[in-house]
Amino acid sequence: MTIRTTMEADEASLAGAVAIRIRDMLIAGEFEPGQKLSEHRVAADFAVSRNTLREAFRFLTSQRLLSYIPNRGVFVTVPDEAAIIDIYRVRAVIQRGAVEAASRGHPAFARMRALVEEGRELGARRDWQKVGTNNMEFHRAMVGLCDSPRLSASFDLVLAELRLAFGQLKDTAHLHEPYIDLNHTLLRALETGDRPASVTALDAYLRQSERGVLGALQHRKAAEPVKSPSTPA
Amino acid sequence: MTIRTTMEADEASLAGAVAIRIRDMLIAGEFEPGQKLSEHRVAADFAVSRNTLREAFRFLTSQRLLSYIPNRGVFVTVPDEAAIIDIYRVRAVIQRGAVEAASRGHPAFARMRALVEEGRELGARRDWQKVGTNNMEFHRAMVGLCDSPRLSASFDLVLAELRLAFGQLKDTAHLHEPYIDLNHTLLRALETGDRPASVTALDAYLRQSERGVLGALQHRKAAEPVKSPSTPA
DNA sequence: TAAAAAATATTGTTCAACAATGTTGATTCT
DNA sequence: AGAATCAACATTGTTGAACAATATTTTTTA
Repeated sequence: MTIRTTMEADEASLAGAVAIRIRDMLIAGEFEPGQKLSEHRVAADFAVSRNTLREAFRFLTSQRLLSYIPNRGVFVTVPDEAAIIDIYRVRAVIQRGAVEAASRGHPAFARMRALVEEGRELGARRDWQKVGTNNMEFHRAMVGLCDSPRLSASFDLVLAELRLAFGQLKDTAHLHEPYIDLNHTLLRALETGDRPASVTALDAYLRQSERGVLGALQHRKAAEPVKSPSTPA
Repeated sequence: MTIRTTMEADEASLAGAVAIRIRDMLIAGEFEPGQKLSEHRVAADFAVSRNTLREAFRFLTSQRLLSYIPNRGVFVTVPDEAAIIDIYRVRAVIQRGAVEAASRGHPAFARMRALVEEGRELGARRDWQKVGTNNMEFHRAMVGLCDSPRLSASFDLVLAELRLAFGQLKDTAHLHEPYIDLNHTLLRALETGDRPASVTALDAYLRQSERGVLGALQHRKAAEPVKSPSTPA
């Protein structure tokens, strides 16, 4: 009886489940950037029909994780510099909105606090993979301050895209390390209701994060030579 | 060779074309709120196969224009009060971002100016239908100040949802009339680079617009009695 | 009349087919 | 050899039929 507005791909249907599995693989970097996903092959791999797979493809295309070229097929999106810059523009706008919306004692703070704690531990254990996920979760929680399902959905979208980009990078090991402290600073500013300090902390985080991604983007895994278009994004 | 990142439903494929046609019908209010769309019937109406139609349905569901209940089918979304409030929250955040991003001599200003002019004429001719569309276009153009395809896409999404809500209302005739002047005021403030005045004008517009929609929402067309769930949004 | 059960309709998914478009490779011509 | 041509092949685009699983409606029964 659950109603699906489908911002979260519904795992109820096969197509939705497949979409989620492919999305997770994309985010985990298990495909080459720009790689073509053949309907026949992928359908066989996931043991679903082409029709069902095409529904999943359409969904992931609408999420910008896959790029679709009519009559040619579907390719793993390769976020380029412009995409990264745009994504951080979206983040700046939405997360500034979150700063504005932040109200004392908002439930999101508890979660953010917990995530900062967890982030510290993960950092101490040098589990950078999980630190990255933790970092994302922290900022997702922050957008929760807006109490807006639609803003959260939009944010999730660009975040997924960003994770796709991350999955295509190498040497992302320590990339997340500095954010543990930046997030803590940001949280403190938010909790004390200090708007200017919050904006400053947010901007610091976003600027450094964007610089990090753009820097790492230079040495990306190579895409298949000719099989995939140069800029399918 | 055109690459589809699919924020605009690609008219290239049949499914995309059908999705656009259905979306336009939804926005035009040609379906009852909450109406169930039978796969068999709609597929026959549009002369496409069920498989193709399902792709279109999935797309429109991801745009929140249709609501999907597993094993029960697809229904015309009925934006409720919470949805409207949320939509205006998104607008506030994004359009405030546009105010921040506004830079002297930005190309978007030309379009906004043209739209204000057109809006005046349409208002003089009392073509409220077109005044409504013109108003939407004005604010779309305003978001163009961000130069962010992703923000524009997110904005288009909530705008489509808002138009869906409008399509389900009656007596929306004069609803758009006051916005002609409010938009003009907003544009003047933006062009002169007066941020505070811009924010004030924006808030005035958003508040009045939201109030108007919420007010009209009270006397909505009735939805099919039991056929559709009470709150498929 | 209300509950139970059977009949019917709808969605979920697959499969096979074929047209249309793209890709590849061989052949030819310069 | 290198470029252009054209046939062979593979892939996507779309359909229609089929069948299982789930809802809905109708009929039967208590």
